[in-house]
Amino acid sequence: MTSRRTFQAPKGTRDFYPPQMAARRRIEEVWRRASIDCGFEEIEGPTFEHLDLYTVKSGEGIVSELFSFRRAGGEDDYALRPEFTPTLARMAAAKGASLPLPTKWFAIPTHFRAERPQRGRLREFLQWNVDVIGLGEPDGEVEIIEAAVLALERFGLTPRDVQVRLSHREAIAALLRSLGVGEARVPAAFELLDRFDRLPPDEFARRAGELGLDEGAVARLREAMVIARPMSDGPGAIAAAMGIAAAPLASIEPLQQRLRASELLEWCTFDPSIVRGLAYYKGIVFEVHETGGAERAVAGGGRYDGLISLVGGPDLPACGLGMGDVVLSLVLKDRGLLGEDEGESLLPRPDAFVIALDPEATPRSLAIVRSLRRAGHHARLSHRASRNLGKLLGDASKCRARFAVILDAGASEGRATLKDLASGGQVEVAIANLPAELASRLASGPAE
RNA sequence: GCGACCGUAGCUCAGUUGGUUAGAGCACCGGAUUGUGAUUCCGGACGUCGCGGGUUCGAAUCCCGUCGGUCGCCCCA
Repeated sequence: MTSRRTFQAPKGTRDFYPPQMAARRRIEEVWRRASIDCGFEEIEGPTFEHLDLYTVKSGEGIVSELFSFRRAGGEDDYALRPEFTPTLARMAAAKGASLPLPTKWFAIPTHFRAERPQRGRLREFLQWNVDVIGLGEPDGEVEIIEAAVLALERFGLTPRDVQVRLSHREAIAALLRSLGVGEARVPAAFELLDRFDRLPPDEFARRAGELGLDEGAVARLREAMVIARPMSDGPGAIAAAMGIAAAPLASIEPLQQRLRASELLEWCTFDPSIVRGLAYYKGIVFEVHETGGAERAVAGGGRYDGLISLVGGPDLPACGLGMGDVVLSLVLKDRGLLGEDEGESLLPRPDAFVIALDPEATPRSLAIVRSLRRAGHHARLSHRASRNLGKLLGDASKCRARFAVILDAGASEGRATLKDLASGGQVEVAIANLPAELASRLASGPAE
């Protein structure tokens, strides 16, 4: 009995067919290589955690954004991980005093959030996490920014395509205090600033007023928030552009010096409107944005000193970054940097495509494919019934094979035709020598 | 959780004020031919018009619901 029932992938999830999977592997590979080259070590944790791990960090309000569950008959609440930082903090805490400092870890896990899908946001996604434990400001931040920039660079992006937009919560807090915001209201002011560009101007002014800012102060704050200056500008120049005294910006100077030394300045912009929503961030905060401003943030991060002790570990400074695959893919596709055809061109190319024209040669073609594979070549076989050479070569060309091995009547005498599908040239070779012939031609041929 | 727009073949779409058996191009599969990636030709599969209900003599078309997609809001770790 066959079922007529059909199934769809759950809302906000993706099916990765071979081309999409090739694009995904490409992204993961760049992330992984950039991390390793920067001295980070790969880790992974469970796909789900105790629900408490997330509520202790983010409050009960987070539960509505989670996929949480309880095993039938069980008593423990779990949640699919919506982010990696709590897992990382837990893993670091579990090592306690034995954790070498600094520790540099990265991970490329899947995450789950029970949100309404929209552009750049899905319910299941990949997020590259890069974290440094045990380094203070700004050394940890620069390690992370360097890894992020290296990856972005390897994707083919330039400082004209994307910028790391940085700010410093201490600098902004100093500004807020100078404008008349009481110390107790600074966290609330951060929340408001996080929504600066999403709120209508009069609504922003009204809420700012509730925090103790008078009309003139709101105007000065607004003026200060909308500037974005190259990070190569000194604190004095940035303060001048913001229309404020230089003193509050003193805290960004060490960061600038380190970025200059690491030759990262051209990738970085000072943007006071970057505050990040999370209450636990302190100090330097940053997001990677496409310069056109069309997409959501490609990545975000900051310092979260105190989080590891919150989950029972030692009190260690830490900072990190998360880069999601969804917005990144949009940015790369917009620029043709992820294969024009949804990843089709990123599929692995066969070294050889074996065609048996003569029915007698079919068993021999199986042995040839086996010998090529044992020699480390990516070899494929035609499973088509047709003996139409044109069609078979078309198949070879369609799967982007580099060479075709054609077996005709000569195969019984141990000979085959090796055809270079890029140049069209072909030679007759002894079947016994095929793996070696292919290897030398692949080595001498064009790189791509 | 809230709102807007959209769902016809694998893809892009057509389908008259509601009217017989829902169409085209491309793609796909099998084959023929010139045996070398092309061209041409023959043949094939292909849809419960997202799903369910309602109105009607009659629904792809109108109404309601639902599921999904897209884009916003909330949130953004």
